[in-house]
This record gives sequence, C-alpha cells and structure tokens, in this order.
Amino acid sequence: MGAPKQKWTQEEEAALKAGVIKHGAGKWRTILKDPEFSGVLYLRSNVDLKDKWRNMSVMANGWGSRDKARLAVKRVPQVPKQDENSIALTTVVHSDEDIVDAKPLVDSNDTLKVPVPKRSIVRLDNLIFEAIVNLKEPSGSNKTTIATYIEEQYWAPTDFKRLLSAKLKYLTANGKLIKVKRKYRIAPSPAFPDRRRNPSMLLLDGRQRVFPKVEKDDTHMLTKSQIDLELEKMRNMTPQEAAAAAAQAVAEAEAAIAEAEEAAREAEAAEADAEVAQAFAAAAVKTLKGRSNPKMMIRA
DNA sequence: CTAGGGGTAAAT
DNA sequence: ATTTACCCCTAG
Repeated sequence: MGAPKQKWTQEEEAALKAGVIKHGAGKWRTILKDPEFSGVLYLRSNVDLKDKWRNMSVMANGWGSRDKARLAVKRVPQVPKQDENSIALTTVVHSDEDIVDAKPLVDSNDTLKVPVPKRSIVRLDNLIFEAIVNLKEPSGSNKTTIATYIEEQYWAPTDFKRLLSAKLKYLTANGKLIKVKRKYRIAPSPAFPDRRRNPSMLLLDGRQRVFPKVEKDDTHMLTKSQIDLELEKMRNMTPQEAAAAAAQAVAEAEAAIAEAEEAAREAEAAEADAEVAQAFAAAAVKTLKGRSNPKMMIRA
C-alpha cells in the first residue's frame, strides 16, 4: 500500500558491509548512527539493516532459498575455542562450495587485544568517495590530493595511481563524480528522492541517474561477496594465517593489476577484477595492521 | 534493542 | 517461481 519497495543501492549495501566490519554484525543501531554511514543509510531502520543482512547472508552462503540450511556443516573442525582456527584457506579467490556459515557471525573478535582496524574499507570507489568527503574541499579535490589521502589512510599497491586514474575516469563517465577543472566532487545524490518517512531534507533533486548503461557488474558481484566471506574468515585467523592470506591476496592483486595495465586502454573487465582483488588485499592488509602487524613478506 | 521465526507482496 | 524489501511477533 504505501511502500512500493526500495531496492538497496550499492552504496547502501557497501555502507552496511563496511558498518558490519567496523562495528560488528548486530550493532545495527550503532551502524546507523555512525556518521560514516548515516548519510547513506538514513532511510533505513535498524530492522531493515538486520533483515538486509539476513538476506545477504542467506544468499552468500548457499543456494537453499532461505531454509534453515545454514547449520549445515560448518567445518572448521578441531580446536574448539582456542585461537587457532586452522582454516585451510590457501587460495583466496575462488572456491565455490564454501563453508563458512552464512551468518557473518558475531565476531568474537577484538574487544580485548587490539582495537582492530577502525575502518577497513573495501572498494576503491568508496575510498575515493571517502577521500573527497573527508577532504572537504569546497570545489572538489584533484587526483593527487585524493591519491595522497588514500595512501595515507590505507595501503596502496605500487600502481595505485594508475588504477585511481582509471577509476576516476570511469566514475566521472558514469556520472558518479563530477569533474570540474581537474577537481572531482561527488555527484548529487545518486539515489533516493523521497520515501515514506523522510526526515528533514529538502528534496532538491530526484534520482537523475540517467546513465545510459547502468552497472556493468554482473559477474563481479559474485567476486565481491567472496571478498566479504574471505574477510570474515580472516578475522578469525591467527596472525600467521592472516599474513599468509594477505600476502596471497597482495600477489593476486598485483597480478590482476598487471593484467589491467596491459589492457588499460579500454579495459573494463580486467580493471574490475583488479579492483576487486586490490580491494581485498587492501582490506586484508588493513586488518593485519590493526592486529599486531607482523612483518609482511610482500614480495615487491 | 537484537535474534529469529514467520509472513506478505512487489519485482524480476 | 524466486528474490527480496518489509513487516509482525516473541523471547531474551
């Protein structure tokens, strides 16, 4: 009757995931209040978040529509509650029939030892937006500034700038960013015009999202959720295991990036893959740093 | 408030 | 038919 149905946008999903990584699953209200995400999730309620997370989890896990097919085999045998969950995760990006209970679980994490990354983020897109937002430059920020910001806040691969350039170009072409004389600024709200309960906000623009071709992400979505799963696994790994996984991720990211470079001209698919891999690697490294920062053995 | 079990109905 | 955004209700 009243609510037509508001599909979750990528931004919202990203914010939710980031929120879960930052505050933990279950802290819906906290995530909602976090200024970091409130901007994107202000139309959602804590219950919405919970339900959405449930849907996402169910999907990510397996394919049993939505049964209770979740208590399946959570194989992470031996060693009950010791720190050593020897998950045999050797390769990072692939694996289909995967374990990992869908429920991202309540991280029995940090709390005591390490504060843990205060914000490991996931996607270059988000990093870019975050940089622009936090830099708060009235007329936008230029590539160098953005790059510097990201490099300071996170870890960046050697060819980061190249990727960044491609990404900026791509986002600009898609109307997500507006470029004005070498400076980039975030395009006017890519979504949400009005909805049922709209707090105090003047509606100054509808969703003028009129890109010719919307998202090209189809195949990459899968990879994307895999990142989340892997990330969740990593949270429960020992520093050694995580380090190995992270190194692996870094290596893969570099490989993917190299590919992207080759086809850099108009690469789209390769670039996307590189982005995904890079994103995971970045998050991985971030996670590690939050821990005890064992010396990484990243091969240059 | 959160976890979950259920359910409805709109999109696809 | 499935998916999936939302709702409702109950027990902690």
